[in-house]
Amino acid sequence: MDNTFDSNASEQEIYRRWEESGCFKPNGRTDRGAFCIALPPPNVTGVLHMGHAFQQTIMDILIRYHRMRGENTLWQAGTDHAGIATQMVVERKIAAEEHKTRQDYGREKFIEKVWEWKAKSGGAITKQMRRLGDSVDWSRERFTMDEGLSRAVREVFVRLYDENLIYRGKRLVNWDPKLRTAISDLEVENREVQSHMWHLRYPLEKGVTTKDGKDYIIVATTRPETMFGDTAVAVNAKDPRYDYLIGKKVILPLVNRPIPIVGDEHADMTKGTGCVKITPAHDFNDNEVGKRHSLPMINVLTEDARIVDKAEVYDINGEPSDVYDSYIPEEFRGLDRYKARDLVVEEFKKLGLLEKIEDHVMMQPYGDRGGVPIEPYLTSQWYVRTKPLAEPAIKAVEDGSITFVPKQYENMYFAWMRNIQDWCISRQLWWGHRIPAWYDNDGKVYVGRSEEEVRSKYSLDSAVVLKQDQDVLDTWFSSALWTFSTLGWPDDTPELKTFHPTDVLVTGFDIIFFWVARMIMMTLHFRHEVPFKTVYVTGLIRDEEGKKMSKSKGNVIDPLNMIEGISIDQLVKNRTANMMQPQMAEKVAKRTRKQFPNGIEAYGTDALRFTLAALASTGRDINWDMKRLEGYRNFCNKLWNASRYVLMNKDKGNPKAEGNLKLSLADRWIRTKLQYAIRDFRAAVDSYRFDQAAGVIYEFLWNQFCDWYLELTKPVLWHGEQDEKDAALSTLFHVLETTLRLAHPIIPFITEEIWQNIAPLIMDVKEGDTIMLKDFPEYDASQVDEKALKEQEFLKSFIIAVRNIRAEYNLSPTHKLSALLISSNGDDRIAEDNFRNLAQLASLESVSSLAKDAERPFAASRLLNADTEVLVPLKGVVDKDQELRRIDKEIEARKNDVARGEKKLSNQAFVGKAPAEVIGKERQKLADAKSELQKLEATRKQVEAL
RNA sequence: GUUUCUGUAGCUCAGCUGGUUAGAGCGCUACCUUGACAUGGUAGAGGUCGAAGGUUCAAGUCCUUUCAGAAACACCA
Repeated sequence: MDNTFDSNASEQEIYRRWEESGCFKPNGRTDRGAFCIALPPPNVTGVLHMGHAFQQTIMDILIRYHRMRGENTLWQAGTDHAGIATQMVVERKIAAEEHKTRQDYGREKFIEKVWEWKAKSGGAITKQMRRLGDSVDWSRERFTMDEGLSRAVREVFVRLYDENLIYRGKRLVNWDPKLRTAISDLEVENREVQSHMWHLRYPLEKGVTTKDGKDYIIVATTRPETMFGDTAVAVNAKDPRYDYLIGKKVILPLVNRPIPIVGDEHADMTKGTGCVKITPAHDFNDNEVGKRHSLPMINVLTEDARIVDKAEVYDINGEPSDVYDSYIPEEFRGLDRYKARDLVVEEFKKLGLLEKIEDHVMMQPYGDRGGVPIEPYLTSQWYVRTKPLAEPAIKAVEDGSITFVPKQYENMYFAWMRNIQDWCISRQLWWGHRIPAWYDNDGKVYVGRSEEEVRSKYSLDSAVVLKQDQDVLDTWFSSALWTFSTLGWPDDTPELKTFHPTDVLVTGFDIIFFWVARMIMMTLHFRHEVPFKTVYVTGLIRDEEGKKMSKSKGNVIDPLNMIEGISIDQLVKNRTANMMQPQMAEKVAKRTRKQFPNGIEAYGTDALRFTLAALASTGRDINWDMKRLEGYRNFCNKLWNASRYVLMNKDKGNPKAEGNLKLSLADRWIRTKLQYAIRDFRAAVDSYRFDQAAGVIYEFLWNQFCDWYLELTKPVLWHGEQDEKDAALSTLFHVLETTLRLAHPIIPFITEEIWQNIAPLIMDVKEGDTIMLKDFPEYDASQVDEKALKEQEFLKSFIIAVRNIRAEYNLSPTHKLSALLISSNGDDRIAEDNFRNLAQLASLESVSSLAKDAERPFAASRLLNADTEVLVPLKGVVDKDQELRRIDKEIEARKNDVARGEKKLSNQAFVGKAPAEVIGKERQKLADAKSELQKLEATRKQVEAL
């Protein structure tokens, strides 16, 4: 073995072997239960980012852990067709390459083009997932637009429609005027923008004046351009300034439309002027007001947010109406919404109707895909009636059928579910599941799985012309079915029986509403069971300054760059590619060069995975730290080199030896430590504490196995008897091999590589055997030796004390020392029995015991515990005053302990109320402190007398 | 505005249902190229647990208030 692990050279080859030999498939066993995770399907246009790497590492740890325990394990993966995102990618591509639009292609041809793109460039992410080591059953990979999943979508749509849980309605939706589609309220993001508040005068009808004699009232608005759609002005009925005007009319300027003044609580007396213009077709609140007062709705905008040529007037039910005429002044027709705004203001000014303009900061809704302000817009859309679906979904979490880890996220879930809005599921796109609804020439709607089914279901003559709905479904509609559609539903498949409900869902809190909640609703409705039993919610990985990683900020770190390494020039190129603003690109380039002057080295997948596991604590934010990655890369190197040490010594004895082994104290101690590590690791993973699991491995392997045990085997392997060597070698191999299996779920590649070298020396390994299918270590109480543990820990404290003295007096390790022990509990015998180890690790030439009352030599000393003191005689080296100062310091500390203990124990309240166990502990502590104090004082006297 | 989360060593974070002298990694200091590893070894320095009250025999841990940061939701005519 080389002296470092070459991750780039090994990992892909190891993965290829695993995948080819079918190791990722369920084992089909029925004796140990099944375990299943459904991968949250990544966007087919997406590339692997830190969030994926994080969540997938956790899923893979769980999957490998359960698979090694012999469970029938399935990791179901696939990608999601990502309606808008994918359509935009392909539109951009044909625009750039062929200067064509999707309309140039037409619907059919365009969709073909998308499929072509998907075949060629889609799913890049699945290749990257392989690089992460994800042990996914690729033979079962699914895509939300696959025929099987599409069938599930149609089935669900039709059944929900038949149960009256899907309906079509003319309503206000969030409309993206750039993409010209409806989007759900979740796809809207609010941004703070600098705007104005315009105060406009609306003249009162003839003969009406305000109290102070004015013939107009003033409305304040942020959207003057929608005034063409005003159908009322609202005032608060309790507002003495205006209450007497309720029922009167104003004449809407520019179009001379008389509209009523209504009294409505929506009008807030403290805001603006207290008068609000009501535009039911262009504002969600106004729409509510409109409903309360049966106001007509007037649409004045086109799909791309320009002023219409003729206003569209509807009654309160959305039926065309002629209560108002459709006149729009000519100069406004076809004008963009913001140009129209300017012109409206200008016209009001000309007419002397502009009262004033104020600066105003407000939150404006933007479409998260299109990036332009969204428009409340009156259209016909399909909706899912969510209230009836939400009820059981809330109950499932309340009664513990589904648990969130960490628990706190349940609040977030409840808060949203309890005031859930109907879900707008239709999208005006081409790429997606076409809505299975057909219309006849009269616009009557028929819903069915296919046109044939519709015809027979509704007994439609073949002469009736049917046209399918043009719209497609929201992508989340199909991903809401993911856990069961991927397992074959609506067919009743064996996979569904075996693997559904799935066990754990691992995801970020940002999609609890988008996906998790909807999945719970849909699955409960159609399967009458939960989609998963546990939702493990991960934190969000941020950059080192705690900022969200985003392309536009240029602070994204690509997980693959950390695995494989990247030069600084390439990194800058990647980070600044496709930037909207060139000046930002420059900034990003500068920062990147400062942060990574030499690029990023190749740390390997295992180091990345170990780091991600170690960071997976319960917090909501995780700040990425390259230093941690480096530290865990070093850890992998430590494991590698410890293994080299073990292998290098394989010929010194028989690693396979078992049975009557002459196990040394150290052998028994490390075997005990290993058992505790196994126990603690399993407890950590079972409670989703991957940070603790990583910590257990790290501490055991580095701080116990490498720092102590390997060192302790050196004197044995160099100078020991053959049976001692056999015992040590057997222990080295056994402990290492077990540790590899223990660590394998977190660091799969390096453990496999080492295991292939180690295992054949101690067990039968057949061609094609792999660590990933070996048994996961189990806690074995018969290997635990508490006495060995205690004795070895004492020896460690002895060694540390001598090293400490050595450092204090600056003595080189080549300078061999002698140590004396004064002990009343037999510790001195343990030390003498293990002299060879002490000599090696503390560089001693002798260890002997000294009677308590014997004459004390001139020495540096340390108290090891209440019964044992170690002395290192150092004539001419030890400074008497220095030694006295040190002892005084310790006496002081001990005195504090005694005082604290006595105070506590003399407190009647404490003795009376605290549990006996705590009091007992406190008494023991006090006794030890007292005894140590006594010893120190005696020592001090002796030292002083020298 | 409402709700939630976070605030522990210079940095990044652990610290379970309250019970020893608050831990780790990185960084820092000194020493060490000893036959697995300098991606290493040995020894060390470093914290009044954001602040103030309270509950309790006992609080980093529970409660209240407060400050700072973050997020979600809502609203702003």
